[in-house]
Amino acid sequence: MKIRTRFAPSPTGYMHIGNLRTALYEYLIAKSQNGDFILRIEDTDQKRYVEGATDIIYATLKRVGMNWDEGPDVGGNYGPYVQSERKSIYAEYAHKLVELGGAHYCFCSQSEADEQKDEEQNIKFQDPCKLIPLEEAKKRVAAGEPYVIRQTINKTGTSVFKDVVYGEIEIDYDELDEGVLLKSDGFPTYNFANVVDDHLMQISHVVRGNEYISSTPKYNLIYEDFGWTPPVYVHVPPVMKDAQHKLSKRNGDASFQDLVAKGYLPEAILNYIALLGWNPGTEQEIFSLDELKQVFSMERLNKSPAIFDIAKLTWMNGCYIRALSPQDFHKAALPYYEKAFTHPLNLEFLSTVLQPRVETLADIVTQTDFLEKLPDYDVALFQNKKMKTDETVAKNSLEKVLPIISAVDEWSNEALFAALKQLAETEGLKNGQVLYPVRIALSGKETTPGGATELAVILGKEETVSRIKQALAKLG
RNA sequence: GGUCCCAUCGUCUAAUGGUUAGGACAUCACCCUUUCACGGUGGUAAUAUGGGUUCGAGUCCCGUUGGGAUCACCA
Repeated sequence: MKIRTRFAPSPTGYMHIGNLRTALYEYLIAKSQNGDFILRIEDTDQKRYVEGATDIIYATLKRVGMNWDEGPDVGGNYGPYVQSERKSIYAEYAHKLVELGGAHYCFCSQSEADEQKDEEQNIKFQDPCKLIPLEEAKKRVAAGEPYVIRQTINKTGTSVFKDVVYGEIEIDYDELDEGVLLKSDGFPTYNFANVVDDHLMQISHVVRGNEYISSTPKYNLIYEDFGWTPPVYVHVPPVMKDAQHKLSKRNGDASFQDLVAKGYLPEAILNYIALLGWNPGTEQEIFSLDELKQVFSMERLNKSPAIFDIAKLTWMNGCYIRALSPQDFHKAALPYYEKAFTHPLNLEFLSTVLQPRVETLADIVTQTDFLEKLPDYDVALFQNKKMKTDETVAKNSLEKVLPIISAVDEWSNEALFAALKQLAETEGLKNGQVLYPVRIALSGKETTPGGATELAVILGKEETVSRIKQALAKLG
């Protein structure tokens, strides 16, 4: 049988990390076996619908390279792929389930159900409507009385099902409540739409958060009543923000889009989240999506929650940045340059200096702030024990550096470095006693991306000379 | 509260019942060096707890503790 998995998000606004990871596992389960990956939009809750949310879903999946074989935009043989367009299908099956004895019409108002719960806490809802004879209930429905369709659970004993990651799960039938399948607005609940769609779309593997474990027996009952075969269940643990809290946008935790905006590469994000709850069994950690397809196996999925560690993602992002070709890094950095610089700089060279030094693209901003405008630094910066420099040494060095660099005709790192090294030698100074003051003069910062001569190359001759003169003025 | 689930370094994790409990991030030290990075070498650091089963338990069983989930006309 062909493997078919689906990613079934509800369009509520953003793509959070846990969602994306679920999509990734669904994608990998299918694609590691030459199966189909289907995109289905679950918009049965009219109240929660957010305009534009489906576009975010499309854009995110495309951006990370997870292409779907069937979906609202590309079509397929099992459509439509948006649940609100399948409303009549659910109604048809819901009424059919009533005929089969797996559900019943319920005329209780919501408050009636709530009241019963308040009075008898911990007791599941005993629906009086269950006792209404079907013929009578049908008459009331036909007469236009508002109703919902509720699942009927008469089974007793223990339900057992197998889950790929959690193994055998046992839950007593009397723990299950008779939930609403078809709402009074005619829309199905998740509990029902999911089962119907997964069956109709021939989904072979259902991947979802482990919060659904306890309601899975209810779904199995529906499959059973219809005479359908349940899918393979793959319940995955949540991605956590810390030991007690799930990662969620409501807490202000980063979504995929937020991370990209912070300078993380989509490929790195995807690689990192693949490893949150799964491992290949080898010590390899860097994987492209194609490589993941080769090595993924759902049997290696983990059952305990994993805390999202931004520090490790940052490290991994650094690996991806360093692995970029110089051209690609430059291209990625360009937008940041354009926002920050108004003066001409040697940007190509800046990129080569920056690439091994940034872990996220956003680091570019903080590392290059001094290029646009020399900060008003303290002359005490010229003191450095290790370099054996102070204001006096700096002044002396800079005075000698000025004519030399003014005379340099090839403005390259190699030529500048050779010239300054030569100067140190003839003056009987240590390299640092010449280079350190120059670097401070050019940057006004204690730490910089690249050394003195690299900064000079980036700034260009005119600005370099100007900044050294400014330093000399400061030094009196 | 009932029920279900989970538990290895700070974090992500590895370990057919037999390893000095391995790797990665972070952290610390050293090396490299034109500051800082990159890179390299090394260090600190874990089987929650109490019983059992076994020649032998991180691994199997029971209890305890801790944590999470669920008990919606949300998904």
